[in-house]
Amino acid sequence: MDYQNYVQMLKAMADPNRLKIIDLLSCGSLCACDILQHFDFSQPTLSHHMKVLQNAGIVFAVKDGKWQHYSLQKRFVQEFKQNTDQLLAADEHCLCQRSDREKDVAN
Amino acid sequence: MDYQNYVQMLKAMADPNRLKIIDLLSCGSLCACDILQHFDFSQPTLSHHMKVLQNAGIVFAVKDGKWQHYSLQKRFVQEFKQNTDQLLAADEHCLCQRSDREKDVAN
DNA sequence: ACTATACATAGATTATCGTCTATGTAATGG
DNA sequence: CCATTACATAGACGATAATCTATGTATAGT
Repeated sequence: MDYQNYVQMLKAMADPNRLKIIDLLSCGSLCACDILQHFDFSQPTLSHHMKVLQNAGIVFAVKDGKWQHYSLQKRFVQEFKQNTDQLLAADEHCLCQRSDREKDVAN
Repeated sequence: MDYQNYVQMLKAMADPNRLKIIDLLSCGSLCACDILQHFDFSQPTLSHHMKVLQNAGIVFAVKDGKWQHYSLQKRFVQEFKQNTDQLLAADEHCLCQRSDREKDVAN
């Protein structure tokens, strides 16, 4: 399994402000100025966070005149849950393999 | 919703090496020396990563003689999936609220 | 007792990250 | 055309994180 994209998603989510942004977007589209109202940091900081979220494939942006409308990528919602299930399940994709020592003990 | 613990989990998972450790532990218990065999970094670095995972409530450790046996916390598996579902669902817990501008447009 | 093994801790270093100010750009309106 | 609004970019800075070497501690075997 290739966790490269999953790690990028996790990194993007592992910030309380960005997590709040995802929460805000989870029920619909918002423009940057609307999102900014929920935070204390500056506008360039929001711009930075939105870029991180876009690069991780979490959010996509549509320009409408002066406004940038942000939404969650549906593919992200699917893939993140899928990758999480795959990671935490002890299935055939699991990386784990018993050590030589433990194999000896088992024999 | 309180995302404090969820953010801590995400931060701990947002590292490719720690994600691989979680994957290794997802189908059973392993001791540190077994985990270390799968990586190129040093033993103190592994010790550091295991501490991060423990502090996030992802992993617990049991000492057995010389060995430290690590396992995934079952509570983590449950809570992480639950928090993820809650974050990404557009339900009543959602933070989002329409801006004044959008409310005006809607009126 | 001595040695080896398994792991933790301390401290330093380098890289990455979150945030800021300053400034640029593009669209809108008078 | 000029001002305003919405947003992006550049560069700097302080904090945090990932890694290392050196060393400490505890357990097991001889």
